[in-house]
Amino acid sequence: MFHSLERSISRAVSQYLQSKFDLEVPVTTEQPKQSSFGEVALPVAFQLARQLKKPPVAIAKDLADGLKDQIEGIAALEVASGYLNVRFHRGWYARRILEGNDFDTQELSIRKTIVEHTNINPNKAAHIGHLRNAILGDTFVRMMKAMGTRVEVQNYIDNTGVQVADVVAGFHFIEKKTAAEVAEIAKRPRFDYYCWDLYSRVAQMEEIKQWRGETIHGIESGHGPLSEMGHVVADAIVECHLNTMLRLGIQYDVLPRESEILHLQFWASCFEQLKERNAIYLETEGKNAGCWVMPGSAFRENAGEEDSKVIVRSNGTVTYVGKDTAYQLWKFGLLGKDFYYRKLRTYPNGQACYVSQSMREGSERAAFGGGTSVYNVIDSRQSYLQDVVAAGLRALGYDAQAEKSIHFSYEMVALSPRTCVELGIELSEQDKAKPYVEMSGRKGLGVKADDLIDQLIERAKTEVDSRHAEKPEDGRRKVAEQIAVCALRYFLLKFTRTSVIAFDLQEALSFEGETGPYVQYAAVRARNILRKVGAVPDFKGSLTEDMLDTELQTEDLWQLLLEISRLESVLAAAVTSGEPAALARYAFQLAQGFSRFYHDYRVLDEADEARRNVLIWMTQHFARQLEKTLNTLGIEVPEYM
RNA sequence: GCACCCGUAGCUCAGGUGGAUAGAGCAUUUGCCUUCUAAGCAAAGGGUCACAGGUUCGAGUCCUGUCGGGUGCACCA
Repeated sequence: MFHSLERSISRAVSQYLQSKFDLEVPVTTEQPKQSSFGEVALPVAFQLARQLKKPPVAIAKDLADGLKDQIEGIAALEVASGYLNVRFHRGWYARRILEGNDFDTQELSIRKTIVEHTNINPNKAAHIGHLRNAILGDTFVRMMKAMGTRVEVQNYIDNTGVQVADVVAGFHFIEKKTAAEVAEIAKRPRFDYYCWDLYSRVAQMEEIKQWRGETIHGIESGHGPLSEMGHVVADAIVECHLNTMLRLGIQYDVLPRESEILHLQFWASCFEQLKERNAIYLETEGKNAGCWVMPGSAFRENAGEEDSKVIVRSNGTVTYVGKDTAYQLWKFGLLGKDFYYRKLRTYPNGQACYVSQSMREGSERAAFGGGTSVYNVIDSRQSYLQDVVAAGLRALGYDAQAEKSIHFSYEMVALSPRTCVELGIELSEQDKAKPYVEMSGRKGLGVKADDLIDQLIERAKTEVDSRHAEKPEDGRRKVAEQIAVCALRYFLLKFTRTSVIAFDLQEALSFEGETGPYVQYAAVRARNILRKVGAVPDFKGSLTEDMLDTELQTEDLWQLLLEISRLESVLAAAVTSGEPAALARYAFQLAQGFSRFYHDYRVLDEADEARRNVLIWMTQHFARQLEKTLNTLGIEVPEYM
């Protein structure tokens, strides 16, 4: 509601300026510093002061007089130190919300937006850095869907890369296992943990350099024991990752795999296009002799020869950038090729998740890719590579798509020194001096996602048990899980994308203050009130505009209603700026507002009927809007807390 | 060396396209459970928005420079 009224105000002002002064100026609105100034403030008079050669106060006065009674829902226009302050008609505003006219109708778009996120190398367990990626991506997807956008979620599986090769080399050269034996091990629980340890062991060995080449070659060839083992490892780890993510409510539509990019000649096709357009050339001298490279000038200003990026190695294999360029082309429907698909799993909510495959046999009808815009959720350390990929698109003449291929970047998750100590991680003198310590899969240094989730559940379970011993065990378990997921998602969402998270276990495990559970708690309390009220009457008949107006003269109530009605506005801004943290913060503010309300007003004990109805209605409206906000953040509201 | 990100309260962080007296949480101190659940509420202290210039009627926000910290700049991804 706030969103639409705010816009109608700025439209009215804009029209007035046009008709009276023949001026076309963007009219911005803002929230006044103090609520006593009203609901919306317009600093437009300051901008116009010079043009109109009049003091701001005079201009604002003119606007206030000229627009008096011209905008529906506005009770007063006031001038204060040059600002034009707007006061809403409280009863009108509330009544509009009550009637359900408070949303801007959004048509489901025909254009498809593709979001690629998670993208964990399928060679070890997921850690909290991966969680930031997946939770950011998943939440952004939910936000866009809430706005009516059609979204397809992809999780790219690099099943033929160096990281998988290293683990395969570990099984083959160190543990002397066959593919069949590895398949047996993979059936055990937490195979991803096993590989986590194996990977860090292998990665730190001297011999890995020799082993790696042989293994990659075997994997890329697509046949033979090493290739077979590569599939066994990668497929099993992908299952682990999907399970981990599902615990957090994160699901995917399709998993395009690198093995198919290679075997279905996606790269070959892309390679031809790049050569035709002279986007890459065969280097004949220098350190890159024998490689196909993209000149540095394509993606970097004042680049020299040394900035060129190798796309095809001298041994003929393709680098990640090359494969990713082919993948990007496919995402936009520009490759003229498609994968075959099979259903990998069906989620409990009925959604299917497909995975690519290279053969027609056994494939199922499914259509993916061909998006109009693409978001790649990838951490900021890879921005250089993303620039190269975008340059590849431009070099092929796809400037429009390069524009629409957005690197949805975020800073890394590192570990706080305190947490390193708690986890028994030994730090070098150099690391001790740092504000945070970067995680490293190679060193096996990090907090595993499932471990953290388990810890959060245990902690939540203890709290739930102490408060609700009378409830059945499985119910308490479920509540604890919901709280844990909420705490984790909120923790990783409350930081803006540009902020490095120095992960601190104690902070992450906290359920008080600015945390997810605090927000959930407010929602649960609201529900409790509504439950005790019983059948909530339809207030459309019983709450008139006048009654609402009278009750909402109480400032706290009015401020709470205003805050609740900002959801659409906040959501739109958060999607535009690509910042899920903005929505998370809003959820917290809403909860804060309600907690105060809960403390200050006794809804059930209210003697005055009109007031009681308003309080119940406010509670109901709050519950609805907060739940909508939480759902968009991927958070559920427990039965009790 | 070049590129990107960060620098705001003791700590962790917010501060839409510049606007009125810079905000939260944690921590500290102090109140509030006979109450719709205290995972809560209320109050207090705590600031040269790294620094210096510039643009502007107006700068935490934009520009330039300096100083700190981080991350990239592979025939790894």
